[in-house]
Amino acid sequence: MPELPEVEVVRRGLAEHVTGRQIGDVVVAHPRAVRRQPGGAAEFAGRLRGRTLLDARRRGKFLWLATDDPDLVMSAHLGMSGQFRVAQAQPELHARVGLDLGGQQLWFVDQRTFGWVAAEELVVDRHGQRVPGSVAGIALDAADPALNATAVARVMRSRNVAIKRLLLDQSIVSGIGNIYADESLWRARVHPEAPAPRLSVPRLVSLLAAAKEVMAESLAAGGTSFDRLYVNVNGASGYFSRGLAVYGRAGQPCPRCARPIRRVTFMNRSSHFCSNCQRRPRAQD
DNA sequence: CGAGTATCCTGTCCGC
DNA sequence: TGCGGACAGGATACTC
Repeated sequence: MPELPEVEVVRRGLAEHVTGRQIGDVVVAHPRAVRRQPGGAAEFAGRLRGRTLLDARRRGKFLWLATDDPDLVMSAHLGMSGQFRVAQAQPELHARVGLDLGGQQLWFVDQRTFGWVAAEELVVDRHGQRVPGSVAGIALDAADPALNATAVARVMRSRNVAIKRLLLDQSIVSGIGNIYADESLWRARVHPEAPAPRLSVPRLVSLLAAAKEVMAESLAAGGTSFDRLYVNVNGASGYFSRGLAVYGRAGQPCPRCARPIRRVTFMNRSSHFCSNCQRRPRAQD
């Protein structure tokens, strides 16, 4: 359940269900799930066995669980289809990694295997925050109160690319994926292919505010899920798909002006927008 | 260097 | 019903 609100739903579920639990046996059922772990499955299991899980943290789409070793965390990225499930036994399909937590088990389940888990050290990043090594290059997320939207807007204006590409660039601002990029652009009335330097700083700041807003609304609804692939640690789905204005609504009326929503291929994926509300800036400066 | 593309997987859906 | 192709919410390793 890839984007910020969905990952936050998972983080909350983990915080509720695994905090204070001690790790017993560790099973790596599919080695690809630990491909980012130096030393592979043996190292992953060896580092975590016996440790107690503490806080669940998140930045953008990256998750990590603190442990009673202050330098060691279990980090994870859900990729396109990763889930954490609290269960009494190994899930039948796509179970990749399991932790025995005494009386219950925590499973990383991932149909498409783009997700991963790792046991890694904390490092101090450029914001002075302690984060897993794999997260050090990831920008603060769009919902973080510490995010300086004006500074992000200036970085965006310095790049001569389509604005949607920058919204999806996790090193500029993190947590936004294809769904919320389209939704934010629609709210802020910005064309997805508008070159960033053609947009003013205030316009970009309002775009970032729109992203924060739409993701907060989604989180309040439990996130967006279209099917069983995207569920929280209990297997429950979120309801924000009803709140989407453009994503997945090609041909349906724009909620603002009733003209049909367009879908185009951009960056090898789909973009949904209203060509009436979201005008492409003129080529002339 | 920045910008754009190809690729890693599995599953579903749609048209023929 | 079977088959091929497009597509899916992501990140990164490439090339130019």
